[in-house]
Amino acid sequence: MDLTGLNAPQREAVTTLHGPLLVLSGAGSGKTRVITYKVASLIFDHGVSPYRIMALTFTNKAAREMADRIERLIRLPVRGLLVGTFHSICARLLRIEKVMGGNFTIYDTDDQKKIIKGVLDDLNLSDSRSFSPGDVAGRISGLKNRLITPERFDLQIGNVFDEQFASIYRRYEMKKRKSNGMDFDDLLIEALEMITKNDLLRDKYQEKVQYLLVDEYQDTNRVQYELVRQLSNKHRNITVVGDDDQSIYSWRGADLRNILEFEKAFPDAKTVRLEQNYRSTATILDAANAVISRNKARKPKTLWTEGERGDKLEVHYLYNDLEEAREVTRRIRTRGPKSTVIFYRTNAQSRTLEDELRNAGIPYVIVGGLRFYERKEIKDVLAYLRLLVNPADEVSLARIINLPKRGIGDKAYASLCEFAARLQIGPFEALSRLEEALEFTARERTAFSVFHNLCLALSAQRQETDLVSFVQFVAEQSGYLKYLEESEEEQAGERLDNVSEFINAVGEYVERNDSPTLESFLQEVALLTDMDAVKNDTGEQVTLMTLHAGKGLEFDYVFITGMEDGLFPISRAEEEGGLEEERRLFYVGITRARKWAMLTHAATRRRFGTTTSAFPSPFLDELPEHCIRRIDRTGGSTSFALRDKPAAAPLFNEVRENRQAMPSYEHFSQEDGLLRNGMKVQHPIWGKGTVVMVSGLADNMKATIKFQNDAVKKVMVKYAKLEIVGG
DNA sequence: GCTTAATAGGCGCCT
DNA sequence: CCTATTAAGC
Ligand SMILES: Nc1ncnc2c1ncn2[C@@H]1O[C@H](COP(=O)(O)OP(=O)(O)OP(=O)(O)O)[C@@H](O)[C@H]1O
Repeated sequence: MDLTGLNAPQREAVTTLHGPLLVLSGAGSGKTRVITYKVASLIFDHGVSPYRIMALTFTNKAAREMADRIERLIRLPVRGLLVGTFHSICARLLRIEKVMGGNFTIYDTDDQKKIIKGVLDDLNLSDSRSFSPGDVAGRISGLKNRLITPERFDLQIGNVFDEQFASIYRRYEMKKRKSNGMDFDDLLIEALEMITKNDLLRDKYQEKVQYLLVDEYQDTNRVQYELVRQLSNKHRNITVVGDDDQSIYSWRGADLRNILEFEKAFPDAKTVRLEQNYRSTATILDAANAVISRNKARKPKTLWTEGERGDKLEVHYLYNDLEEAREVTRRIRTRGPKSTVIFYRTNAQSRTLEDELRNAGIPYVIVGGLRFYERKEIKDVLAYLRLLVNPADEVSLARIINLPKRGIGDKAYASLCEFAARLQIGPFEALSRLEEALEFTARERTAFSVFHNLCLALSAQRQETDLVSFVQFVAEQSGYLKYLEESEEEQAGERLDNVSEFINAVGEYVERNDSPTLESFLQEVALLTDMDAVKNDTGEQVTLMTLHAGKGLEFDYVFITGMEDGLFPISRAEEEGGLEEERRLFYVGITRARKWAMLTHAATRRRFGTTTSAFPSPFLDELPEHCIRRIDRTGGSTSFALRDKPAAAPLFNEVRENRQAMPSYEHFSQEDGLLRNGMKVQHPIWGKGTVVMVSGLADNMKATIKFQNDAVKKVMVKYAKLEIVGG
């Protein structure tokens, strides 16, 4: 195969076939390309069967792209190659090996919270402030990522709180199991158990996986590490690529030690470093390198480019979030929407941007936030399908037993569950033994049996038709479509459209797969994010997403919005290492850009419906001045008056140090860097004026200026870009 | 059991 | 600001 698309170290990584290999390198250095070429070369040059190669990516989209690119490199369709995310590949193995019958339901965060809510109710902890379903879910996931089972947790109980939590955790696991369901963490854990506890299966998969390749290795967690070890244990041909500076998922259990200590875990490992960046301009790289070099916990690396210097990045200081959105929109209008991304730290920030883009008639697509498959109407239809595949699924049953309304309210459902518990069966199974129950009212009994007959009818139809017609049949016969049609709700029309779109998606799935089944469709869908539907940078539309979602992508033009202290870095990131992770996130953001980037700060922003003000992000001070142009459009007084309030003290000591280290501003030419009363200055917006008062020190220096039109403004010297025109 | 109105509470990132 | 949940009324 033609390896001329690779530089020397890349080629070395690709041609190192045997043993453990680590590629640890900075952004845009061609790590993903190494994996792609290596897989292609293994198949094409070395005759390795695609069935013997497993490649793990971070998103489904990355997996699909990789598979496409491999086929293009080989110029042949490839069958049997295992490319996917850890979660999707694990789900697939578990289904194939019929773990939990193979028809398990994958519970997303929403389902998970419902189970936990039920548990809290059972344990009378619902109104305990210490336990909210979301918190509990997060804590449970944290434990599971570290392979701490309820039994193991029991051993480390230290107080009453732990004890209560332990019983929640235990009961959650029990309920989930009763429903034949798995949460996201279970997919990895169960797959790991499967290959560690079952000798036959271990041999099978260790033998099968002749080559294992992992992208974005810096964001793998403990369980994923164990999986990697197990799967590569026989052939030991393991290639991992990653960048410790781009590790941004520690809150989800990602453990940097996996990549930093790879050589310890695999002592015979070879390490390759890629140092040439093929993505960004020199200016972008300078800026990114300067920022990331402030982190202490990292492996230093070199990153250079042969590319041109490119334009300076721009840092805009704006009055509020609306102005920010307008400024971004204005830039996009002149340049066009092609290959442009707008990043933000939190999903809630997208709305203002969206509104402005819509007003300006600029096409855009939002990635993240509410996933398509998380919409209510989609989850409703999915619940019917899940229940038919897995009748033990109590979350789905509870969701649709009275949707549309069938006269089975909370009370009736509760008494069904009680009856079921007495028989030690699930509530769905109980529906087929109604005659044994004495407690139901005549009305309830009829309602139950009508619902039960409906399910039987739907189930019977499943064998009769193809998948698409079946899903259509379910949507109709369940009465759900009718319910939407008759709904008075404003969004009812949109919901109906979404259901049709969902049915189209079933069609696409059927076309894409050799042996489509409802089971595999449901499991695939549970792991899809709407990242996966995003066109690769080609479309004539702007992409909006969080910085986290940007990992691994590239765009010509990058906008990073919301550069405010408390928002980015986010104020909650105060725990150990939190600031460094925020900085890595900033690094990831900047390095997505090929040509140019613009960063915006809004002095005030609407949050929770009220206006809040914030200091500029300390990260803005970490950018070398020769890489950037600062533009202040706050209009002087208003926003910076707010800065006088002591409310928002800098969050991090480290930040404060950085600030002091950074007082060089190009428009600020006086040797001692001080303005004096009576000086004549030029302000970019307000024009010429005379300094009447100076207050504050260093970065907090403020000048009160009387302008020629007699307006008196107080401005932050640091940002106002004052030019001294006479003393 | 169902509908409507009031209000609590949320926003950190995601498989 | 938005949505999701709860209380009150039918
Ligand atoms: N040897 C090469 N010659 C030319 N272009 C290359 C080479 N290697 C990679 N590229 C290009 O550089 C860009 C970045 O490559 P790639 O995505 O593989 O890097 P990466 O290290 O995985 O990046 P990141 O870690 O930032 O996601 C891509 O556009 C890719 O096509």
